[in-house]
Amino acid sequence: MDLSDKTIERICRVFGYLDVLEKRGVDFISSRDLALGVGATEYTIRKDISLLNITSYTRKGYKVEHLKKELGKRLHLDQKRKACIVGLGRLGAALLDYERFKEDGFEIVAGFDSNINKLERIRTDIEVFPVTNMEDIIKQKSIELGIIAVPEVGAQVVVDRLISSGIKGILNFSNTKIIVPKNIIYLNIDFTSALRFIASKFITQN
Amino acid sequence: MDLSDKTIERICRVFGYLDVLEKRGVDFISSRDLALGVGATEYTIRKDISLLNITSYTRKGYKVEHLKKELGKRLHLDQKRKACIVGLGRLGAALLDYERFKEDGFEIVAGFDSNINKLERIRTDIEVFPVTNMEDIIKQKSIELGIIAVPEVGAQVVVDRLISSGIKGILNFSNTKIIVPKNIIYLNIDFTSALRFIASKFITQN
DNA sequence: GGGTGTGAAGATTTTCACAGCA
DNA sequence: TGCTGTGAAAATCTTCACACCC
Repeated sequence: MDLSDKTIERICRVFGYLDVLEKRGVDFISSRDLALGVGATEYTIRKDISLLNITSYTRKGYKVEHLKKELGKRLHLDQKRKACIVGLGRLGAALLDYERFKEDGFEIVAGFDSNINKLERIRTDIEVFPVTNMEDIIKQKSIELGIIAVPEVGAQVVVDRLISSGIKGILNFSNTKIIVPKNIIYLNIDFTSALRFIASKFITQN
Repeated sequence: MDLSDKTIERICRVFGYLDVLEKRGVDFISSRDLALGVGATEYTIRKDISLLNITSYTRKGYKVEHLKKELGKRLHLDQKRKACIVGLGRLGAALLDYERFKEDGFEIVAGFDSNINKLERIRTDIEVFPVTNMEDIIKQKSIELGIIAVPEVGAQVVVDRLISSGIKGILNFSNTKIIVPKNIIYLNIDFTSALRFIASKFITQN
């Protein structure tokens, strides 16, 4: 199987939308309505799905439950994953308790910070540790995902330690580009760039 | 000028990187190093820049200060923008005080929540208001950007009110697709989809 | 020599059109 | 009839190659 990032990214959104539909009790959904729900075209959605060799053929569209299960299987979204958060400032702390993650199959099982005071003051049900213990805890709990919410300066150091602890994927909220080996999957989320993108389209477009 | 979203998005990142370089006191940067810094290729970067009719022609690459200024001018990133945050749960509250925004030219000038208790308890220097006052405040302060951090259910209502208040762009952290008129610029940031994207590449790729 | 600027070639992604199934 | 599945066409995006400039 050899999907483009674009297809993967879209399917992940489709998967999330199917989850919503399932909870709403919707049984069938057409490619057109799926497309509307995730912001794509019906052609793309159909092609994406057909690239995964999933077929439907009812007159009513795809069976929600079935499609979700199949997408989950193909994209390995059908298993729970453990994640940790490094950096427990405002943002990190907020992510620690972000309720959606658990619902969506990602369990935050540890938080790390270098500031012991912060660790003592923080109020959360998740276990928190000093960064010194990172390697041990990650291995011991078999954590696969690292979420980085430290200030710019510290990011690359954290990345290196996450990787040497055996982490498989990294979501980076710090505003620095980080360097990772090719076998580690990673993604940056950069709030400022997002706002800039929006602002830069204010006058230009339309 | 007629840039693709991809180009705009890349230039926004380049702009941010130039800002870093400028603060570090770097004078010149080549397209190759720019590309490295933002995760692109030198060809793409050169083409993006040339689409904006910015030219360099020194032997050392682009002059950091000059390029940043020109990009800023072309993409309207050279002016401060006012933003507000709707929904002051953990995430919204964290974003209220996200220090980077101000440094990067986005000033959060108001927070809104429907829960009066939350408004009273919150500790921040930013002014917070009940959502009932949204229209007035937004107009009065000429806020251009709305950042949505409410739970799924409320998102579309908030969107509609933001729009009727005259907001120009929306950054949506709630996990629902929202519907906006074509003249409103908006962007979703979906943490779960990001994690899923990463997880789905664990086994497949490499 | 060491870089940019840019048309043209190449690769990828999206759309279309229509056959095929229930 | 209504919607999927999919090759082929169209559109978009990236890379290349090389002229050009300091």
